[in-house]
Amino acid sequence: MYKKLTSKMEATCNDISNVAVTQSSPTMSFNGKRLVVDEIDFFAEKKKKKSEVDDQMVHHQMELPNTSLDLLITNSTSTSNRSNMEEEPSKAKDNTRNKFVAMLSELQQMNAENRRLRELVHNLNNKYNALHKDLMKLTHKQHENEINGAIKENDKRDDMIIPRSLLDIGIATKEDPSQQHYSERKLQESKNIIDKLDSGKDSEKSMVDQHESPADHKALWGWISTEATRLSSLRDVDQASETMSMIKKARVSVRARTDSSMISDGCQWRKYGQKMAKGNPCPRSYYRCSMGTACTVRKQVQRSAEDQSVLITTYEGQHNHVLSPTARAMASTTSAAASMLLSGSMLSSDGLIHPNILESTAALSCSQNTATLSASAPFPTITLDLTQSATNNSSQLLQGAPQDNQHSLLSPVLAQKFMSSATNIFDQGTETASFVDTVNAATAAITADPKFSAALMAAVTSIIGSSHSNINGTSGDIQHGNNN
DNA sequence: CGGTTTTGACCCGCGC
DNA sequence: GCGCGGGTCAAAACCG
Ligand SMILES: [Zn+2]
Repeated sequence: MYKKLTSKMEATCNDISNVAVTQSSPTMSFNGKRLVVDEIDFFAEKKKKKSEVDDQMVHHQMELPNTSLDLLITNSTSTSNRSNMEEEPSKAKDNTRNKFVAMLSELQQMNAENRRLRELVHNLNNKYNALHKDLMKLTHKQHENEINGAIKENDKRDDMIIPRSLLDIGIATKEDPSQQHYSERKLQESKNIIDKLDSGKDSEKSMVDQHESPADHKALWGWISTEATRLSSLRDVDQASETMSMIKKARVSVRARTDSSMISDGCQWRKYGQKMAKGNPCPRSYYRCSMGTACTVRKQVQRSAEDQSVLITTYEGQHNHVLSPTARAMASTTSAAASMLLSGSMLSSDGLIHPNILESTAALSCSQNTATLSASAPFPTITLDLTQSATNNSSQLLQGAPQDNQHSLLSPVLAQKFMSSATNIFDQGTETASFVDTVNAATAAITADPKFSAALMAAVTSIIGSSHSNINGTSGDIQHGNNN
C-alpha cells in the first residue's frame, strides 16, 4: 500500500519545489564530558513557548510590513474571543451579534490587509525586477567591454553570472533549465500563498459558522465565496504553469556538531536507504517525511568526513501537509533559505561571490554562523553552518537562559542585526534548544538581502498556513552500519 | 498488525 | 557499451 502510494506520488508530486536543510546538532558537554545522545531534541524545553512566539519572530525577522503579522494575531485572538463567548451562555444574542459584527469587520480588515500584502509583494517584485534588468544591462556592457582585454577566467565568470541574473528577473531569453526551475519555484510559492490564504479563510468561516445567525451567515458566505473565487482564479493561473517540471532541486543543508545520529526537527521521517558515501567512512542515510501520505520532502543525514562530530542534514522539498509548530519553524526557515537560493540573489549581489561559480560560496554572515551558497552541481545548495557556534555550547545546564536572547531574536530589525543577535544566542549558551532560533537567525541574515521577496513569500506562506497543530512527531534514530 | 528499518537490487545519468 | 556513483525500491526483518 505504502509503496504504491509513494511511487505514484513520486511520479506525480516530484515537481514540487524543494528545499533542503542540513543541520547538525550541537554537542552538549557536561562537566567537561561529552554527553552522547541518540537524538537531540532541539526544542525540548522551549517547545510550547517557542511555538507561540515563532510566528511573530519570523515575521519580525522578515521585516515584513506588519500586515501579515497582524493578520495572524487577529486570527488567533478572535478565536479565543469566541471561546470566551461560549462560556457566557446568558448574554447570548446582543453580545453575539456585536461580536459578530466586530469579527466581520475584522475579517474584512484582514482581507484588505491580505490584498495589500499581496500588492506589496508584487510591487517589491516589480521593483526588484526592474533593478535587475538594469544590473543585467550593466553587466552585459561591462562584459562586452572586457571581451577584448580581459582574462578568460573572468569571461567565464560573467557567462555564469549573467544567466543567473536573467533568472532572477524571470526573463527567459533562451530555454535554460535553471530558468524553468526558477519560474516553477516562483509559481509554487505563489500558489502556496494562495492556498494558505484560502485555508485561513476556511478557518475563519468555520469559526463564524458556529456562532452566527443564518442571515449574517449568508452574507458572510457570500463574501467568502467571492473571495474564494477570486483566489482560486489566481490559483488557476499558477496551476497551469505548475506543470512545468522541476529540473533542479534546491537544497538547504545545515551543519551542526552533534553526537546524536539524528536531529529532532519536529517531523517524522522514514528511512528508505543508506549508502556508503564516496570519500567518507560514514554512510549516508536517506529519509523521507512520513507525516503526510504524499509528502515528498526528503532529507539526507551524513557525518562530515573531516570532522565526524559534525552532522550534516540536507533537506529537500516542501511539506504538503500541516506541520507541528516545531517542524514548521524548521520548514519555513528552510524554504525561505531555499527560495533565496533559487532566486539567485546572493550570486548576483555585490562582492559576495567567488569568481569560480563551480565552487563559489557566498558568506552571508561574518559571525560564527555562516550561511553559504553553493552553485555547484548538481543541486543549488545553501548551507547553514552552525558548527562553530555549537562548539562552545557547554552550558547545557544553564537553565535560566536570560531573556535577552529571545529579545534579540524578536527584534524587528533582526534581519539587519543578525550577526550580533545570533552570536549572542550562542555565546550565552542557550542550550541546544535554540537551534531553530539559530536557523531562523541565519535565514534572517540571508533574507536581509534586498532581493528577498521570494524567500519572504515562502516564509510567510508557511507561517500563515498552519496555525494550529500540536503534532509532535519524531521517528526513532538510525544506526550506522550497512552500505551497498 | 501497522509502521519503520535493513539491505541488496535496481535505476539512471555521466564520463570514458 | 561499461563502470561508477548517487539515489531509490522493496521484500524481509524488526518492533511497539
Ligand atoms: Zn512532510
